[in-house]
Amino acid sequence: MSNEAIAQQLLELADLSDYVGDSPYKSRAYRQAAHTLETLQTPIETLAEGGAKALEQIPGIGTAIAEKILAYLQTGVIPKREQLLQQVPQGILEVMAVPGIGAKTARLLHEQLGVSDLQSLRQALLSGAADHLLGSQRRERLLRLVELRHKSQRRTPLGFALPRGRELLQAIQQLEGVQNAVLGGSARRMQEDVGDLDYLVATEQPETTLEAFVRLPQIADVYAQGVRRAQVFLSDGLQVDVKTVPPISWGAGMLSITGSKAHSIRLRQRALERGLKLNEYGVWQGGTCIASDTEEAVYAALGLPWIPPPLREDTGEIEAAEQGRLPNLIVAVQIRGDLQSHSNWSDGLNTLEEMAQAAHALGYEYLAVTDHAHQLGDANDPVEAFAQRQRAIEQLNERLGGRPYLLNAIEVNILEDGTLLAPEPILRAAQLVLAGVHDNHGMPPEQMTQRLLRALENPAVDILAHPTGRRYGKRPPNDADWERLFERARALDKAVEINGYPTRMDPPTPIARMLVESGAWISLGTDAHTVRDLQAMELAIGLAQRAWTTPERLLNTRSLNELLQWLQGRRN
DNA sequence: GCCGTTTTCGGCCCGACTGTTTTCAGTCG
Repeated sequence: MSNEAIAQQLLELADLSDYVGDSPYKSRAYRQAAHTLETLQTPIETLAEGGAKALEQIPGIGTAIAEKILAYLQTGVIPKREQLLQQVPQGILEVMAVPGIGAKTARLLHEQLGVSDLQSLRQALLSGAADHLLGSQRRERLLRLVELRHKSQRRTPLGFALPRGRELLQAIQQLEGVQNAVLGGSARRMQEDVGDLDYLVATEQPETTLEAFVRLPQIADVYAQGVRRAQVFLSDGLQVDVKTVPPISWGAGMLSITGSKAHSIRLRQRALERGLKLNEYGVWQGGTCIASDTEEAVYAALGLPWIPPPLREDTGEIEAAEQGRLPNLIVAVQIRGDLQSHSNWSDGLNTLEEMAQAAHALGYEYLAVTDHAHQLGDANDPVEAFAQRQRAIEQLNERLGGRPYLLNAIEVNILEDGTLLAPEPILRAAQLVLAGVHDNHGMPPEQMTQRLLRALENPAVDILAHPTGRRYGKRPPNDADWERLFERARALDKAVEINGYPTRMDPPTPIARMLVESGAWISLGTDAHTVRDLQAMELAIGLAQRAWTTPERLLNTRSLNELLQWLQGRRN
């Protein structure tokens, strides 16, 4: 899918456009189009088949951007971006990526001091050459940020950001004057990865509270601190923003801190259309505040029902809310079991019993133990090892009274040609078979599609696991014709997994949403390799919510009997 | 550069923080 690549190019084009001094509305249009592309379910290639006219149907994309998209698809570049790159210093985009350096400052630094990249920026700051341009305070600030910026370029996967965010939240809740505090931003929206941590604090003494906040031991550097907001960095470069509101403005503040930006802008425009104004303190009619204390009240003042945070991306949720067709999203209490986990029979660290007890503690009816078929036991005789594991599972189920019931399941590798890396006897005997790609990633899309289709069509397979194979920091999602694959899964009455393992979070939101729209069965799995990993169900649920998943087609909401029937149906 | 049951031209979300600005530009989220 080129959507991501084109979005990236448009974002760079926006920076370049700002640098050369084009209208700020132009760069805003580029950025908006980039965001639209990132959240679009359909591959842009598909839409581009209808030519420029089809692309112009997408909101925020007009004749000029449509043309740029087509040019990119044909040549791999956007001519306008190439042209601007010729006109600007080579490393200017990385200079503009330093917090506090925008287009104007970057240009000033280049024209006066020849700053053209991070290296020369650091030089200019260290040598004192920039002092007369920036003043000494700004110089100090930028110097620190140039270093920090290096550490924090990457976004943090939600699974790592959430525990850290909650830990810091506890510290914030203890601060003087804090009446209420929440972790908002992309973390509250359960986005697969987050760029920073955003907090909202309700307090009557914002300055006192912020003063205490910036002195927390976790805070390495203060970027900005005022009477209502503070912006700081942790020692590893992770950015943290804290916004305060008076307690009466809690709801409006929550909306503001949660975003997304696109969702917020739509709400503010909606307020304007109704002769109102929305800001982080409330909904205003003239000088009068007509709603502010809860999110529900603020949405209601705008004529909308409350919208769950994972949906707040301006990808149709406002229209759905308006028409009373918001999805009835799944919630944690509806989840009756985890459909992917590993024990020490393959590469997991815990025993079957430990996994079972942990699943019981989570209130599950069942747990699918999906040890890798080719890694069972010492892998010399996987069929025998599988038989042994089966006996162990049966005994455990008997001893624990089926609370939870362990499914004698298996995960098998999908080989390059779409066949499965598992002996027939195991495929026949397993109660549940997950198939997933574990090597030869990055095949051309059509080949990958054929590979996955063949696996899906194998009668032994019940669930297609972690469909795109993405791993944070390791490899991007594989490309394939997901629409076709999910449609096939639906026709075959099979399931596709939404995987909550912190470094997987697979498939990414836009593809997960295609999955939901396809009507295929969906299966949530943590891919747990330790008892602790079972906690990742929260992440899987969050991703499923972002994809608009309702309980009806979610396997994990089925009772054990229903699940076994579903599996048995295919085996007969 | 996009967009339009008020407009095909003239708008485009809103507020906070920094610095040296004595009234505001630049930057950010």
